[in-house]
Amino acid sequence: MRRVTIRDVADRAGVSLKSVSRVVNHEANVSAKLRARVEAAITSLGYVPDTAARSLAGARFGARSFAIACLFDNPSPNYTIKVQQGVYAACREHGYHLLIESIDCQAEDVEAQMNAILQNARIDGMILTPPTTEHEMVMNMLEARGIPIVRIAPVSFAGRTPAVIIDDAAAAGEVARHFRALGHSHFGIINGPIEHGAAGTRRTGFIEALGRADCAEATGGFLFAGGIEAAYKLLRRDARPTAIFATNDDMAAGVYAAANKLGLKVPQDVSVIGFDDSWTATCVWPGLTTIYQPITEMAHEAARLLIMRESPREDVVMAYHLVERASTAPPALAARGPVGVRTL
Amino acid sequence: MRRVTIRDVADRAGVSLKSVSRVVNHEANVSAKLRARVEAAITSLGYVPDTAARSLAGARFGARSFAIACLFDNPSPNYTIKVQQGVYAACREHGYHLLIESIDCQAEDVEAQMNAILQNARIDGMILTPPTTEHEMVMNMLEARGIPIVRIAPVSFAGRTPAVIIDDAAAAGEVARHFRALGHSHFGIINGPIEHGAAGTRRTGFIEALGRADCAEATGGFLFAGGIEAAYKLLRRDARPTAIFATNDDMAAGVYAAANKLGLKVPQDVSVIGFDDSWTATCVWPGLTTIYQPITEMAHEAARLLIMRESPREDVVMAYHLVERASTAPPALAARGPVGVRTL
DNA sequence: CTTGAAATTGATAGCGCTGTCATGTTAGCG
DNA sequence: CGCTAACATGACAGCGCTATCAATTTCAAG
Repeated sequence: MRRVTIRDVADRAGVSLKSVSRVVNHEANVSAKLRARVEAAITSLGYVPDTAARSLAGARFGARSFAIACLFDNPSPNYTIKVQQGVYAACREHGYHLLIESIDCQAEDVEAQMNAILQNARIDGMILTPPTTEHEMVMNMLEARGIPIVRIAPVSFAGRTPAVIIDDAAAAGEVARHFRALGHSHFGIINGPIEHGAAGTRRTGFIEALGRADCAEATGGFLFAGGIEAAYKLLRRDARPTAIFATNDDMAAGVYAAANKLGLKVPQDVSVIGFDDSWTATCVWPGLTTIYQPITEMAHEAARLLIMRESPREDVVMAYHLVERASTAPPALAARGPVGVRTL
Repeated sequence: MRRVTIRDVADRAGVSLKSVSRVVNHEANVSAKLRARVEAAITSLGYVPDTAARSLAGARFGARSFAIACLFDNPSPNYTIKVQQGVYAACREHGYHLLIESIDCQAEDVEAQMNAILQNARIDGMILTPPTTEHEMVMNMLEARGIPIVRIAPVSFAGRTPAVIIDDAAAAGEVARHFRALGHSHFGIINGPIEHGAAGTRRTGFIEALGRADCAEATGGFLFAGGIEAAYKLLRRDARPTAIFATNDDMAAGVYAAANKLGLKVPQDVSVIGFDDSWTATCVWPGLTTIYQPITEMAHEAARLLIMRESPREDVVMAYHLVERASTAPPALAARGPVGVRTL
């Protein structure tokens, strides 16, 4: 079973190779008659252009390879999968393929890692996900090779590449207002790692919206285990917070675990709000109130921009919203106090 | 900045194109002297072979494209990510790229979906993950196009393709023995979907190892939500099981949620064992006793087989083990009975 | 009808690489 | 020292496609 080539189509349609090529590539100046004839031949033969030949032939002129790559350095399966789903959907819609690459941004040899990835990668563009979005050398290298970039939720280097974002600060502010509306006045926040751009934005947004209210801070690295540790610190303070904003859902799950160990109940003793509305949020008990972030849609849009070769000068801003589940309630009337010491 | 081609290397080394090609491809019959010269030229020029040209040139002979694809139809992020990590690591080790594809096995148009994927995919092989492993048409189409396959944890069509597996039945048996060793005598199992091969294997292994003991069954579709439903059914029976085997961790998390709602405590009122040792297992409270499955290693091995073009006739069997955490304990001495009706 | 410009189509030359096959080169052996 | 076999190297065609540029057709205006 030989491969159907452009020549077969040309023969069948009784036209030249170049005419078929024109039809396939939707070039201008092709008569309707010829187009129809070629398209019929293509269909009847089941012709599909060969990607390798296409990129080879166009090598000089920067031909498309019909594949884009997505770069990760993210420990969170939930986030990663959502991004992949969105990017993959866009790829399928446009006949593209999706390559997955990942690096360790913390390592010394980021340059070598990127070289290994880019060596013979024929890709039409690369989507950067946090925290690779904040790494300048990655962008430098991509730009040097003329590979278009779209960043998802970047914080630094604003405007340097097209980007798809949500307003993290505003979302965090909404968390703060939700807590206050419930009557809370003692707050805690569990921050992500500083190098992760959005971590800082969420923190600022939350604290500013809190105004002068008391807010204890701890850091959890965006990881479940880190969330437990951080929650311990917060929940054992003398002035125990009754409302904790975990800046992602995984860490919020950590708050549950810590609360459990300390004999505290969610939401009676402590209200928790997460961020992401990931799979975790519905898989914990009680269901986690959290900020829904349209990760899949953001990723889809990022891929679409790359594939359509659009590069909007303004960031594409997408909508978030607060999802209320069962992890938030008014503060208990009972006297609060440090736990694990004299209570319960 | 022009691309460094094989011609540049040949000129620099003062040899023919073909000689460079020989060195690059590690072909036999190349003198050490020539090889050294060529390698020096390659290094100094920073030459990297062009993938597109390579596959084009070898098109007739089934040249390599230096990329493999991994096919998913799996709702579980935890599983998917682990597989990807393993496959990706193997790819990086060998200078390969990883393509991600996914289909909906339940849909009518699997053939069309696969066609869309395979259209112009230049891949050296495809890794099938459950449940795509059980879909005969997928294998047919791949084989028709001469694309090598390796399956991860297949159940049907044994021996048809190289495969990397664990002994699911034996693992499930170990779960049963663990429960019995703790003194349990009333069991429950939450099964995965039948089309998911391993679901059946785990069930059989568990029930057989239980011998004549009482075992209630329910189905949870390998999903958290399904696990809750199934656990409800099991825990509200008159003869409430004190030990439940959830055939994956997500459903085990569902058991926790159901138990919580019914006012039952894990492990005091009900012991739970999961399967996978996924991220979930350490993220629930109390920590979930589960079967560790070396998913990442299995995926790594599958990718290695594909890349090295090995096709062992025997399945590659990898080791599992039971990880004991805090979700298992001897059955409570207190009288059992249906819950939500007259107890607690 | 011409005529020239615009629109349409085709012939050809590579893109960078690898397989075939032909041409050296060396070693082995009588 | 000659002759063959085995090894080492090179010349060249062509993989499937696209860009260039030349050839042809079309069509409105004169």
